Amino acid sequence: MSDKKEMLLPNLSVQQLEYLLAAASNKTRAAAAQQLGVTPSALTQGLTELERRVGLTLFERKGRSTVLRPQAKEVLEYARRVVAETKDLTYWAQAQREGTSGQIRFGAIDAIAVHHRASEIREFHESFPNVDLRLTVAPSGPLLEALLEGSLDLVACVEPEVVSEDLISEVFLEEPLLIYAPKEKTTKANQNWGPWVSFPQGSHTRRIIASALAALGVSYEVTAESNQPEVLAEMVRLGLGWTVLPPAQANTGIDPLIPIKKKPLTKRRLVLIRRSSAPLDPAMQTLVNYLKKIEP
Amino acid sequence: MSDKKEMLLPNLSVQQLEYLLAAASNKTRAAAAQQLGVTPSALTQGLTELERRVGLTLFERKGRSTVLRPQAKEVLEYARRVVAETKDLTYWAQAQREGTSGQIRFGAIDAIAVHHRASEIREFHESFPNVDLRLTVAPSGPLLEALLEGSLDLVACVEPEVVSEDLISEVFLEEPLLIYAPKEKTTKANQNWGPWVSFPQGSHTRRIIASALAALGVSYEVTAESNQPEVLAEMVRLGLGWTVLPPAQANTGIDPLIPIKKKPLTKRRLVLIRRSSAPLDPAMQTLVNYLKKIEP
DNA sequence: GTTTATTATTAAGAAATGCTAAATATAAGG
DNA sequence: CCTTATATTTAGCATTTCTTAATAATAAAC
Repeated sequence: MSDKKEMLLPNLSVQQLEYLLAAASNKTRAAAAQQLGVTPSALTQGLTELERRVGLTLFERKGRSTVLRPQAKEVLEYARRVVAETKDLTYWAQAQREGTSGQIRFGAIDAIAVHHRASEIREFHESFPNVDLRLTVAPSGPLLEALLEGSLDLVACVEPEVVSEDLISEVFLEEPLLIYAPKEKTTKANQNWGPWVSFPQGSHTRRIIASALAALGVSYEVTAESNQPEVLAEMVRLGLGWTVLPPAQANTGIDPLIPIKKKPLTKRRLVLIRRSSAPLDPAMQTLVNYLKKIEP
Repeated sequence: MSDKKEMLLPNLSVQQLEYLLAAASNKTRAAAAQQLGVTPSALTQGLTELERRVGLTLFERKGRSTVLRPQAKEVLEYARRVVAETKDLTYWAQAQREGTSGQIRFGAIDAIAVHHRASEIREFHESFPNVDLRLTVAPSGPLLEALLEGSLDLVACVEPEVVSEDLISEVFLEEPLLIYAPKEKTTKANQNWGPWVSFPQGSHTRRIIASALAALGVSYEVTAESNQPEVLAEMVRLGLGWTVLPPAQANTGIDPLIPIKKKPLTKRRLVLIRRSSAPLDPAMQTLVNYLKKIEP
């Protein structure tokens, strides 16, 4: 019975501190034990062990009951503080579990954050003011990197060609991609399509567009690039080239673009992605339901 | 695996919180386990149990190590606070054990506090400034009552006739009691002693005096009473009667009394008394040594 | 006084908790 | 593919902590 390794800190437990508080606030130990729902024997043994670990005698007999020694005052105050903080922690953890509180680092591409799910995100934010929602808007590639690296918890982006084993992906929206041309060329024949302005190399959407055009045998020479769809639309208006965009992003501004055909060239699939190693956060699950427009 | 009685508070332990802090401040769990002096397996199991009790997942895998989830921040801060407070408590308890700190509620009769041990009490107080020494000066009877009742820890008084089983008594000083008479009667014969002024009924010293005089066949008619020896001495000076006092209390003032004989009438024994149920407080033991003039 | 009722502690066995050591994943680097 | 480093799981053992039952101590009642 001595210090085993390096008796740095005594291994007190919250339960022992509760025993102490109950013994301090009840006249008899029998009453305290009943309040705690244990036998008086358990209380005695627990308090004896607490005294041994603190290294001080805290009680002395007075008549047929035990009373706190004056020295115990400090220990009692310590116990009160720790128990109070533990209670706070418990409430907080409960809120976390129920999803009424928590933190979500959410990354989304602009089309989702600004157009398709803007109102759902706002609604979620208003319904759960205690959820600390942090929104990052960026292209799909960087979002996925941040997700893998651990600096994001949930990403809404264009479906990647391959998805890492660590990630769980789920399609929640499909979006048509239409062809837009400068005004004077709107009615021209297929063989004269282009040149093109589009998203930069590495963009998921550009990969999808390139693949669709290749399937039609159309060359895809890109002469100007931007990650901002508004910029691409403006380039088309200026006659710099053709582009392919979701209508939601081509129709913005005072001079919306008109597609050369109503039929989409192709479509892109938008997905929700999260790390499979991260357990299901209830708050995040609620946000996912909002984004999928499933409301309980 | 459900709430057994009334899952009020999770039974977290200081050790589990130390595990958490070690895991948070080391890159790998292997390193954290080594720092704690346990096997990585113990660390894993301990942290798993901690997560279960808090009810939240705190870690997630990142590559081949585990990292804290953002949610764990609050739990981590809780752990830091509790561990820090526990450290403080440990230091305080150590000081208590070593007697360099603590509280002593000390009761003494005036002769001891003012005359015989005044310098020792002052010296102790100066040597151990962190010991909270509370001095109560009162007659022996009330001091013993307060000791039994628990509002004093140590009493220095006149030896009582019978001492309760709950108390431990120890003689540490013997004090002669001399007879003092008004000046004109100093040389008179024994048969004309008195009348007397003395301590009130119930006083330990008065009981001793009465007993000694009775043994000599001298009547002991008390015509005036006071608990204050200075008052008794003054009464003698005023010719109100004879008295019996320890010389230390008769020699005070500008006009010290002269005993009728150098030989003491009797003597009173002064004792140190403490509750037997109260364990030996190191600080109190040190004070007792000072009072017994045993200095290590 | 003696008895009775209440409270606290101790003893003994059962359940739980927590550890080590060994075996089994999992990930990174040749 | 193999090796190394890390983390977890499993199994067995030791410790801790509980309950029940017996004992001790005390106050109150008779």
